[in-house]
Amino acid sequence: MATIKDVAKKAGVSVATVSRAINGKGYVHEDTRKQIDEAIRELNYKPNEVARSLFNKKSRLIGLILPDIRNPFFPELARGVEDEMQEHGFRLIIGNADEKLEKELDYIETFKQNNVIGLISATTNQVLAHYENLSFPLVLLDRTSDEHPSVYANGLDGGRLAAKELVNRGCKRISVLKGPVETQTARDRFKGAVDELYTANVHFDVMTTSFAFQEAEYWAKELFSKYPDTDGVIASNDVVAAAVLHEAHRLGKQIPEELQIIGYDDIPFSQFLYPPLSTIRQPAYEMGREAAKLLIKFMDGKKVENKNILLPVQFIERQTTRKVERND
Amino acid sequence: MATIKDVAKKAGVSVATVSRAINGKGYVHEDTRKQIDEAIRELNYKPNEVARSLFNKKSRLIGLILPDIRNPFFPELARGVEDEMQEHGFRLIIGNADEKLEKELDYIETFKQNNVIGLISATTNQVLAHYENLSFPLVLLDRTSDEHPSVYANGLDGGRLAAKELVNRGCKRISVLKGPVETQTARDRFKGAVDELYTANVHFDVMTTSFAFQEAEYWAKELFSKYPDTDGVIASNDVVAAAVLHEAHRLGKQIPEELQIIGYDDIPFSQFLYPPLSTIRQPAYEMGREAAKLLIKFMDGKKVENKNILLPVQFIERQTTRKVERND
DNA sequence: TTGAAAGCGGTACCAA
DNA sequence: TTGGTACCGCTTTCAA
Repeated sequence: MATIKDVAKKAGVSVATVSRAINGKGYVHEDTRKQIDEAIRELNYKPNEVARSLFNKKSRLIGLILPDIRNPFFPELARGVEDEMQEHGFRLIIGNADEKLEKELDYIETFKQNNVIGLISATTNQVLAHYENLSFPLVLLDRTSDEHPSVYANGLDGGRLAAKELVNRGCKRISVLKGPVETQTARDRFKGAVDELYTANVHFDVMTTSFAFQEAEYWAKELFSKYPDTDGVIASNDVVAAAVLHEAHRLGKQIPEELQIIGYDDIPFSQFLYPPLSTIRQPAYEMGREAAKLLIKFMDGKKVENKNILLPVQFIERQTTRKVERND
Repeated sequence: MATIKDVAKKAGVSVATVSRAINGKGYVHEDTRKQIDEAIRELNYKPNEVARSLFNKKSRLIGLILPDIRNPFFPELARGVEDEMQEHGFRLIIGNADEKLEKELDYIETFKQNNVIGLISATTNQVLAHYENLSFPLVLLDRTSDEHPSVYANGLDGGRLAAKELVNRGCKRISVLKGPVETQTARDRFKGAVDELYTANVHFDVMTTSFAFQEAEYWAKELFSKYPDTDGVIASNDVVAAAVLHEAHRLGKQIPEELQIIGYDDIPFSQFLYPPLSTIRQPAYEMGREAAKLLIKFMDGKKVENKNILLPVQFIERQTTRKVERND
């Protein structure tokens, strides 16, 4: 690999001049610049980012921590972050925390040690202590906090919406699957749903589940064993909804006649389920982009008026819910 | 952040001694070592990986390039790589090339510039030129090459197996969906299927599709419009299979009575489809782990006898294929 | 067994 | 407009 010295020598100038030329800082004579550009091209010189990073204490790297790369909701978030960052010349490095605090801490450490200039975290744990005293800005994604900027979708609305749609469609015994208790957004959804069900005075049962594939099937079986006569399920996410749907088929339930199901997230797969899954859509890609935008503002040292960006959710009507006359 | 100087001062020794102590190289008196350990603890000192990397021209970072993080097959690969690397103290950074050569090149550049010590690439493009002259070892994942070490699953077998199972189940007009032509593994699968179908003397049609979600639905519609009387589909992957299944439902086809479908990959979602998807399983997680192991061997400078690791695939019988007496 | 110092590849201050 | 040089934090040689 060619270094700045090689370039300097070839162009017949000092490294200081080359540095100035590269970074567009300070004076460089037009002719000199040409010499340098020429040398750079010939040597195929690329500045060593590590050396830069050492001096500046800043790289061009952005860290993104996801809780579970296998849940398709998160890759979608990642794509949003990535596209926005890409357009601004930043590089994204993704860490998968696997819902383990230890891995999360490892990644934070890695990011620190590699001088990332910003971090976006979408992990679910509620302990934010290890995010204090970072030397770079942080944006929380898919959850919120008073202390840190964040981008998230309206869980309260989402829960409410899910409940309302089921009630409107005549469900009398609704099962609410609550996501992991440590997750802020899961709590919001749950609260929204419960509020709505209380108001509507509809019977409901509650079960707490994880968000993960590996356990989804277990929860689905558990659900129907505990509440065999449930006629409406508000799932904690689409993965769990898919498992519930699968189990319902196995038990020979008619959907949506006997049992209606509403998922959460609207991951790409949901449209391919049978029947296609009705769900509450979180705008994952957009959330990722917004988080990236917000982080960039902070990195630029801009004043930000609204540090907590709340995005709307939306009911996606497919076929695990009955058709009704909409009147709202 | 505390630096090595701070530690040296606190421990009353020179930075050179601290460095030796940290790295366990050269002599350090037992007592001195204790002093140093104490100082490190008190200051919560962590060596600056960027500075280390600059000197050593080596980090502890491993790069992983995925073609499409949204396709659940790849996160599964990534998990395998990650787990293995984690156990060996290496850090993984994931880049999503989005099936675009430009992004792939960007990531390679980023990895180079950040001194990764090894790279695993699972991208689909067939141009390997930009992987020449890397200063660190490379392992190809989910594809193969004569020049580079690789880990992949047996596509020939996979294609053959898929065809055989459909033929055994009485399909007379099979549609073979071929993955992107530039993908080695897709070509292998295709060849395997076609070989088998020729041998069995069964009629078949061919359609080339992408692997991606966004287009899967389009291909599914296209399939049934071109070949409305097909009674067996060998899909290019599970995502496409899901779309085909969905479209088949929409058209009111009975599955598996009228139409049988076999997917490829066995992503977690496939079990939740309705009917649950019969598919050819690639051991994604294990492939990831193997690739990581192989890379580690190369990084350790070990001689490797078998540079191209071929893993077996397996028919997963679910319910998009008919039941038969197995006799093989 | 220890420490002084050079150097990894850049940047930026300051003097020329 | 340019170049010399100190320095970012660490490792390693070499001399003490």
